[in-house]
Amino acid sequence: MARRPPITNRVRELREANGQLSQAALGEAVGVTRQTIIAIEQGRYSPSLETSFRIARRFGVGVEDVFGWEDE
Amino acid sequence: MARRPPITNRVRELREANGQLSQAALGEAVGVTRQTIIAIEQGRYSPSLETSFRIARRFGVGVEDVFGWEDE
DNA sequence: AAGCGGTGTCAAAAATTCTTGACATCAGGG
DNA sequence: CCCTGATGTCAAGAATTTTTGACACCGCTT
Repeated sequence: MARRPPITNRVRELREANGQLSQAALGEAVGVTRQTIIAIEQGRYSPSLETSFRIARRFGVGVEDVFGWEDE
Repeated sequence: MARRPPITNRVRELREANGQLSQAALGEAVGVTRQTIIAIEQGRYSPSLETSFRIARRFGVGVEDVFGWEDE
């Protein structure tokens, strides 16, 4: 699990759709730092399921509406 | 994130429903160890999203069919 | 020109997830 | 009985995620 994980995400998309929510604001809303949001948006690593749930719920959607699985 | 996370899981349930798949066999199927499966079943920590996806897909279901969010 | 919010990067450290190996228990079969 | 498979525990370490703090760049406004 050191590679870029086979996971896609639409965080940026959702963030922009949601009233220009900044990375910092989203981070604060879900309890992680700005840098964590950046890393997730860039797909640098696979977040914890907990962080994933918090982000999804912040946008009022399901986990798989935010993160996708690239079948490998 | 050191506490028991607000996440429920039905891994054991799915495992038993699926032809008596052992913890070891599930671990091998998704690329983690037996101890990791045990810890996840017991809710000791929040798995990575990647591991969550692999487990869900092994059972042919979505992430939220395996893991649930306890609204806090 | 100076200030501001937003995004990005980097590096080191803290925290968490996952592995390895060992040992224990229990149920079932031979 | 003894063996085996399945589950569980523990502890130490490896690997990964997340934090902290710093600095840079851009576009915008004043």
